[in-house]
Amino acid sequence: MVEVRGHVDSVFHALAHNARREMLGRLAVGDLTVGDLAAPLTMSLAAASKHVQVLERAGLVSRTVAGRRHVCHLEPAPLASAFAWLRFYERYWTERLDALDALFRVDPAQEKES
Amino acid sequence: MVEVRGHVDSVFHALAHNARREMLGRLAVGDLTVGDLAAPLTMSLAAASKHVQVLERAGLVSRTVAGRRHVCHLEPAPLASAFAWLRFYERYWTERLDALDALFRVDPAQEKES
DNA sequence: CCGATCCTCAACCATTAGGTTGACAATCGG
DNA sequence: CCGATTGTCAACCTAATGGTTGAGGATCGG
Repeated sequence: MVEVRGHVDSVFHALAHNARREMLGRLAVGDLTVGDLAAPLTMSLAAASKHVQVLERAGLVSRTVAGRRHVCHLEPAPLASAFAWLRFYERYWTERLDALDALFRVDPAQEKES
Repeated sequence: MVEVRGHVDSVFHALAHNARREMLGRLAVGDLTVGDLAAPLTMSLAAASKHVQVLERAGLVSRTVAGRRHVCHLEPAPLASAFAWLRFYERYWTERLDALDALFRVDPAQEKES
């Protein structure tokens, strides 16, 4: 857990584009070639290829060159890092929900918040 | 849950910079002014102010103008959205761990892969 | 009222992002 | 060997990022 600084950057950046998130979603179902990944997208193959490279540099996708086609495979480990980072804040949004819940359960007359 | 398309983009993009993640981390402890948030960073106040604006546009931070200072408050709800998006993939990295576990349990003599 | 403080805004700059097109390397199917 | 398929690469464009500086608007402390 050392080289996290720039790594987390690249993972979140990779997730910050709908086309790339969609790619990940389809790779979750099964391995796909670059062409397969590009097909449903409204952009050129070269553009989609760049998106795959972004995912690759973030460690979210690995590639196996099989003849003339490049088969992409989901590499979920970096997602776990991002998940872990967000997990720290889980307490804050659940607290928010708890506070909301408390508003409905607590007698307003007893309210003595800090 | 409708306007998710560009919203998730902006949240992940906001998280894709260490300075902004650090800001969120310190806001988790308590509300801070823009100057407080800028102080530990190696950049100008104006630059830090822009980062705060990015967090604000992503809905991660709200601002209360108190006199001449702008007090920032952590707004964790969008983090929950990002967390929920990642949660879908949790199954894949835990599966990976299960597969690894299986490797250690299987008799190596039965290994028949290439 | 006056100076210091807090912060935004505008202008500017360099780099990256995201997209296009065209050329080409490599492979597969005959 | 030849043509079609698959994908990258290079060049180019526009727009967005991330940073700087300088100016100035409010506001607070006397």
